[in-house]
Amino acid sequence: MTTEINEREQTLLKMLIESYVRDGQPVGSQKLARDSRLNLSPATVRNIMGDLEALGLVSSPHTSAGRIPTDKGYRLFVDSLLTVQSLDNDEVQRFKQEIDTDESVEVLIERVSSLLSGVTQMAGVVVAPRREHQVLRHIELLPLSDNRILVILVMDKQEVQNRIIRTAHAYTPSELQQVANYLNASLSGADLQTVRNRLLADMRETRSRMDRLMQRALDMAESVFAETAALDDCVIAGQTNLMEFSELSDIDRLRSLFDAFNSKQQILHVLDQCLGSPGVQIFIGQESGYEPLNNCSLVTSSYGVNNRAIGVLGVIGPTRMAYDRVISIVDATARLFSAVLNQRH
Amino acid sequence: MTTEINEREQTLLKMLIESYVRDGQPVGSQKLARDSRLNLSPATVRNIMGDLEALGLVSSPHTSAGRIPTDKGYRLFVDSLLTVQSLDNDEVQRFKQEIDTDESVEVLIERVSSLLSGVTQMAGVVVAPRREHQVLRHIELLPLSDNRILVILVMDKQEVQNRIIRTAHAYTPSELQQVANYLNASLSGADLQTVRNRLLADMRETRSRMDRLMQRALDMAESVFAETAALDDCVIAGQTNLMEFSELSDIDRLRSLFDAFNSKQQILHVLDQCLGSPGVQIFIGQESGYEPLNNCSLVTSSYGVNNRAIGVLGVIGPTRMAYDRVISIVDATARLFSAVLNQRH
DNA sequence: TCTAGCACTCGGATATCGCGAGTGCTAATA
DNA sequence: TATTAGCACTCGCGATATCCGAGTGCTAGA
Repeated sequence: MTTEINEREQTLLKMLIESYVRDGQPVGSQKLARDSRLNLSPATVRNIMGDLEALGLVSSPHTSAGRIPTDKGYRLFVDSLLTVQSLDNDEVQRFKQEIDTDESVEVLIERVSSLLSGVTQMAGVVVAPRREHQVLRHIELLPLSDNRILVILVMDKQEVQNRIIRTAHAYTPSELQQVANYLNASLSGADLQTVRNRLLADMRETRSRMDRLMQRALDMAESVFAETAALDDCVIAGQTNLMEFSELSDIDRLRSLFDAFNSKQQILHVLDQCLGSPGVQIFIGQESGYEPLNNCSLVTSSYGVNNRAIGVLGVIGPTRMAYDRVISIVDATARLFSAVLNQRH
Repeated sequence: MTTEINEREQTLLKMLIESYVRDGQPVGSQKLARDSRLNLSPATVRNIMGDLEALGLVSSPHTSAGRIPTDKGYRLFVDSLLTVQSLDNDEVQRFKQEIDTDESVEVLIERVSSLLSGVTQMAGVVVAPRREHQVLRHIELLPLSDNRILVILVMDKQEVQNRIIRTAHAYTPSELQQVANYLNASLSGADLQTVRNRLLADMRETRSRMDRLMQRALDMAESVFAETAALDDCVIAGQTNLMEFSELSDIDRLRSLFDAFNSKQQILHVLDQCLGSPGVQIFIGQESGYEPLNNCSLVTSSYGVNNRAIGVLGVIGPTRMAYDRVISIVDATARLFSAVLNQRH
């Protein structure tokens, strides 16, 4: 059931939210009547407010204060009242400069995160690219002592991963070389997801042919890529910006929020939901379903390579935020970041 | 000039601090007279307090409140009044269990940091081991495309570092193998500090002999180890614990403290000062010389391998903390951590 | 359907008061 | 001389009272 409201009500709700976002003060009927160009008396506005309150779009903190938007009010506003101003070109250029460096992806993520926080004065967050979507370019195996093998996965241009695995069998260097050659031939160029699938298929197929070395090679590979599914990490910048907002300033709320940031788990979970859908997504207040984020909104967008989403970035701030601005900032940043990643292949 | 105070004054100052640390309330003459077993009247205690205040060891927040310790008071307390109770053996065992796992050093550092914060209910901090002191075990060189070479430094058992360098000259795989062999022969087993020194010496010496390949090898190695001096990092856990303390609860102070934690630079600088001296070190309030740490104390100890300090760990909390307990905790933790690192070689 | 008018409500700012804990000083005491 | 009892004084804190103004809901009239 969509809550239908007429044009005049829309105008007023919009003005109310814009005013409240600007000043942080509950908005009274008088002010609203004056500011809107509708030539309505305060009394009329009051009536309308009464209706909006009945619909759950606004509420008043107490009897003799003005109205403030509810989560539902913000939702309606964001969905159908908002006029997103696209970003100033100069500003986009500034962002681009900030982001477009040839540092490692990790550093880049930090940059993007603090760009978001810096420019919005709220908390910026970037979920690291899902490992599964990274392309494997090269595998190298080095023997260490005690049946331990150092596995080096060369991924993207700037990206290298090491893993140390233990094997039951002690390989000779030349055996290892053979194994590496085989794995390189059959796996390089694929993303980790594919790699794992292909491995499983190979294992089933080879099992019958009983080539002992191959068998072992696959076992080993399996144990390497098993841990590939490791949880993604996310980088949050500018947490302390949130201390400025009076609506979050009670110490307990703030603490639970910061604890949430530190553990990251739940945050990640919320953000993961955005990975599927394209474009900017918004969670308002309780919508995230995660208690410490009450009174907070999340504006996110996924970013990716080759039109495939591999991560999510966005901004966390109080529900009372300038959605138009934030949306365009998040959108632009996601596009820029995707572009930078793309151009690295 | 040391501020000399007589035994009775010492007793009272000690009691005052212990009481204040416990309750967080300014301590009045009456309470102090009653609690101390000195059989003094409140009036006498007041006189003594007057003296201590004149010496700058205590102060009163306002006329009609009791006294609280000053930084200088805490300092005297810590230096000569404190009786450090050594840690309960059970507790030490618990710590040991927490720490003594065979995870990577990075994870270990996280563990130690949150152990410290968890057990003290303040912020725990661990400065990562200085890279220079790690021992190099093995070097491997892998050619990538475009004159880029992947350098793999196998350090400690669990520790591997990668670096990608660009070279002017394109090496053939066999040349690279040769270079690697040479570097392994001459460098492995030394710590990075030594490695760098040895490299410089070699370069000077070889320059005359003009072996082109060697020359290039050394150039390359030089460019690898140049960046070794990279800034150390530190891990801070349990920041949010500090939100509980009323003396830090004004939002601006808290914010500047958290900002300090995030940038880490200054914190690191303060902590680095502890690297030199052995045993537990303490900075009280302003002593750190770093503004956001006013009202905070730092209790640290260095840890190391083979009796050589390679890092610092400790606790950050309000000046009003239970120094005796914290000192023994930090001390024990540093010893345990050193032991764990040692046993890994 | 809108608006003017009006009584009412409530939060926030400000002022006042009393209490109690604690001080500093002085004079008496051991 | 060092300690103590006594006393006047100070000050922060919490409770209470008061006022003001912004804003509301309702009703009746345009």
